Amino acid sequence: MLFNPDFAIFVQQVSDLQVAFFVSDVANPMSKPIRVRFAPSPTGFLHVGGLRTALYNYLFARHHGGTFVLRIEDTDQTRKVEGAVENLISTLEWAGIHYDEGPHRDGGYGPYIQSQRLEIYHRHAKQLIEQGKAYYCFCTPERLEEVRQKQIAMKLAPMYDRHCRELPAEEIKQRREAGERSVVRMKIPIGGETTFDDIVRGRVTIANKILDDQVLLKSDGFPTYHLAVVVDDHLMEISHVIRGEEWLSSTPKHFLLYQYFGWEVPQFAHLPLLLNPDKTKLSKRQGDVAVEDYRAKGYLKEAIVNFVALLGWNPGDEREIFTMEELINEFSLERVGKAGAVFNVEKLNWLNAQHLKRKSDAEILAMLKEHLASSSFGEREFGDDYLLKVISAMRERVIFVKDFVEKSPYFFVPPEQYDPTVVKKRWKPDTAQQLKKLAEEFSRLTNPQKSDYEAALNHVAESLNIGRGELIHPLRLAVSGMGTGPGLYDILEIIGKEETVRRIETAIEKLK
RNA sequence: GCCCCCAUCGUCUAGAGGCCUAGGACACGAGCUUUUCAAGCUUGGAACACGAGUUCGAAUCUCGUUGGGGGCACCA
Repeated sequence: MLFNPDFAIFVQQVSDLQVAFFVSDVANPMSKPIRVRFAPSPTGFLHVGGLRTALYNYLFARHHGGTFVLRIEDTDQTRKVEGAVENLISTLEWAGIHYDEGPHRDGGYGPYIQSQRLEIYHRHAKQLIEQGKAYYCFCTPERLEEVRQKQIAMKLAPMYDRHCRELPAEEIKQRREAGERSVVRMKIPIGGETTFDDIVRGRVTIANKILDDQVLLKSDGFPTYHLAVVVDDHLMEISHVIRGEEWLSSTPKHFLLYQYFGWEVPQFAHLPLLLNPDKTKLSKRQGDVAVEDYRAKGYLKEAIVNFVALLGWNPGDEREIFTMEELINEFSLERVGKAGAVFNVEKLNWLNAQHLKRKSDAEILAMLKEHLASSSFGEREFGDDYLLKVISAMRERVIFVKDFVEKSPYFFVPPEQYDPTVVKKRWKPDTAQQLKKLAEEFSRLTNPQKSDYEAALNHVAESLNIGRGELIHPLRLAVSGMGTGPGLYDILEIIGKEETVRRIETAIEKLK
């Protein structure tokens, strides 16, 4: 039998499935493999905006089982910063954003550093010139500046006047052979408009007449961003270009270049900007922007990643706390918003506390020891058991690991001073006498636990015929120097009987 | 100046015509708990920029206005 109805139904279902996939999923796995890239220029440290862009690329790649490429865009010689590449890489790795291909990790599409690809750009620029889609321009910076000033004076958009666009071939040849400096500019169509689709913005259209004849190759032989990005994204088979919104305006030029080369255009997704509190593009001067700064302040990578992920994206339900794995599972470009997002540190702090809270005592112990080692307590040895007790007493009260020391220094060193407002409120004329009694009572205890301290204190309060608060508050002050903190008896048990008694005596001495 | 993009509580956001007297989170206020402080729980205040239109019905669609942002380099 030639016709098998079961088979026919199967085919029908598969093709329906494919169609459904195609219209509903921007990352159609039935077509090209997913390849995305993060392409920073090594001009300094990784910016939190850059981290967000890298993260979204990474999440998208991992979610779809694609490849995440790191490419270094160092085509501006004047802005090169020594060590920036290594710094960028180590910061990304720290954040848990691991690239599959890039410097030191060849995936067959290298080199991944643009300054090592000059020959490629030259070849492509030449191709465009030969096809009449680009041209040599000999205009000096001085002349360009002059033109620009005139245009600004006439309230026109500053734009290249296309002075060299139609130079005779013979003249071009002569001037080049004479060694005159030149750049290569792309020929923008005179009329018409350019339209492209963006996954987050929808359809964007721009009139060609407002597009500048962009420089593609600079006179120093380096390409501009526009040439390099198009050539590399194509050669590296990038399927989705996910980058910041600041690139939206130049995307038509990139789109045109793809057409000039006859290449398939990748999908674009322009991410909303990260903003300062005053809604301008996130920048230095209005707080920290380097990921390193936040790291140095003690933020957990989990918190930073979680926070930055939520700036412009959300899962559509009410969950807020995410691990990297959960983000990978949930992320989709369709749920990326269009409006810029203010970088608000308060929520980051809350997230940090949440992620810290979710860590095990052992994990916190490791971080605390590391912090202690680099602090002024470095040389002092605190046993793991001791630190574990401090952790359990303080873990609900800290935002950062460093808070274990900064919010409760009395676990590591006796109080050097006593909070004056607490002294004023709690230290009464009779207090010294009463605490002295209490210290004597404590001294008689053997190997006391919390409950023993409590019983002893109750006993003294009773015999003195005073409220427990008359002892509790001054005792807290004597032992910690402050009026807030974990349960008093927890503190006593942790620092121990000898230390407790010693601190009471010191306080009586100092506060009389 | 020109072009592009955007617009829900102070901030991050849900919302894809009726489920919205607009939900959640951070922050802020109150209460519970705790003879401290946190955490936690309960709870309060707080927003659809404006104006037209489409529709029986608009936060949601259209147009305009206003506001904000980004871009307009031999920088990325």
